[in-house]
Amino acid sequence: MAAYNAKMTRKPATIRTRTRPTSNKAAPARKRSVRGLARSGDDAPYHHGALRDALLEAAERVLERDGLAGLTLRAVAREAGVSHAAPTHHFGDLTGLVSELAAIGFRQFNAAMVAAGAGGGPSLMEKALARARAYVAYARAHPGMYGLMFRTERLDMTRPSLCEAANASFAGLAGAIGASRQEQISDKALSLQQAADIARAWSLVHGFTMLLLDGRLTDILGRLPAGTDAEALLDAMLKRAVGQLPVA
Amino acid sequence: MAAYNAKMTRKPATIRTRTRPTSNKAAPARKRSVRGLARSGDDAPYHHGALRDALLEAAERVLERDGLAGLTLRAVAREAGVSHAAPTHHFGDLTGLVSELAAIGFRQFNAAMVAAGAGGGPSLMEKALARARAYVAYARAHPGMYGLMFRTERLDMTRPSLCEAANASFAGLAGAIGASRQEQISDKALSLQQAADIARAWSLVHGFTMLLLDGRLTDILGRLPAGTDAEALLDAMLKRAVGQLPVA
DNA sequence: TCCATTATCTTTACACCGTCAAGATAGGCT
DNA sequence: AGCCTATCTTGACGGTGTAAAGATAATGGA
Repeated sequence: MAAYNAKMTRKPATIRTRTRPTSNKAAPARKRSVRGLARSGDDAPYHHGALRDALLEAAERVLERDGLAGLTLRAVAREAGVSHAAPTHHFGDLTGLVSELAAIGFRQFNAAMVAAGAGGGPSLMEKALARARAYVAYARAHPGMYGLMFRTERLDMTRPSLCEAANASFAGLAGAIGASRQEQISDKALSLQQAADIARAWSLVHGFTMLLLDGRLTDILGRLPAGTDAEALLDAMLKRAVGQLPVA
Repeated sequence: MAAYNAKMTRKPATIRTRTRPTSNKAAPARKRSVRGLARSGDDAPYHHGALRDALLEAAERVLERDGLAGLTLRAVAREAGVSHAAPTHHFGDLTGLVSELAAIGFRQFNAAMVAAGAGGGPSLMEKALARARAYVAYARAHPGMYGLMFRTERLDMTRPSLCEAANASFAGLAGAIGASRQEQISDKALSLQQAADIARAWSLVHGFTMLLLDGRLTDILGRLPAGTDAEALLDAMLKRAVGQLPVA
């Protein structure tokens, strides 16, 4: 949408005066207010200044607007107002950009979880339930992001930022399970019972989330008594699942 | 014969590690023996005769060989030995082909489940556990197919064949849950408890499957006591989950 | 029997995609 | 001042889905 694109439509292409090629008449979403580095004018300098962050913000916008299928390298570049090859220098790859975006998602996700755990309730079990509710709530609020975070084929898990954020998420889950059993979860070894409890909690809430986001639960939800929605179903499910746990 | 294909295959392919892993080098498996309509010779007649089925078989082969990312309309046409636009007439769309393939997957999946339920064990609970094990085993044996079946964004759930096969799968699950509770599951209405039990079982096993296929459980599996693998973890998880159910 | 119609398959073309290579520009350094 | 490097643009290539038009076989009616 920006200057480079407008230049495609006009033939001469001899003008290299990048400093002021167009008046940027419509200026749809150019923003460019990210850092103090931005020029006083509203034009598009050759060097962006904070393109990396701008690209990530643009990617998040594209993801929320057009979904996972629309999250394209070129679409992100278009949204950020730069050329289609600009992201390459900062992320190397589509996988790179997408992985950094997923890392951001994991950090948001983790923040939502610890907030829910902090304000959950007096008992450890209530805190765990609050975390589970926050888990599903985040995924419903950001379905594209959640799908991205758990769509491994599009991610590069060896990226430090992503790996760290995802591990933090897992550590939070394991810690919450351990706390609800009043045990300490070791970083090194796990008993089969501990592992089974962690995997059970995660599988339950992740599976519910995926089925819900993929529309696989509409049949069930449609046959429920009136007034009960997905949240009520989740609550009933969780209460059923924690029924036999030792502590309450 | 297949001039369009010979034209495509001539390429050095020095880089390109991603799109073409290993195949398409010797004898693209022309087969062409499907019906008596095939010519006596091994050449390629203009009219295939049974292209629809051949395309579905080719698609399944491509999916198992190259995964979901390689399941491309053109790749399927290549594998079947026809032009890239041939599938359009039979499936209309990539979504159409993929949906028909997913329907086949659901039918295989359902067959595996009823077989597991039939030979599961004497008690209803053991039958249900056998079904759960068969569920995960199918997904591990056909990860691409399972991913396709639950990747709603690539499917058209309004297709009768797919919708029917997916509904049969759900009905089998609901019936098994109902049987283990010695209740009858109605087609029309569900109590919150019934719905919660169905959603819980499905979420648990689907979530475990997805996490396992996406490599999200490797951390847990790596910290398990020696000799315990994913199946042992699943078993421990299931035993934990059914601990509080009324009937055994 | 023969021809017209229809279904099937191929060819061609277009827009979009990711990625690479080469050129242009700006900021920073000595 | 002059070079250097990072950043961004341009252009190209092969890949993809899909639509339109052409080619070919099968079918059905005279």
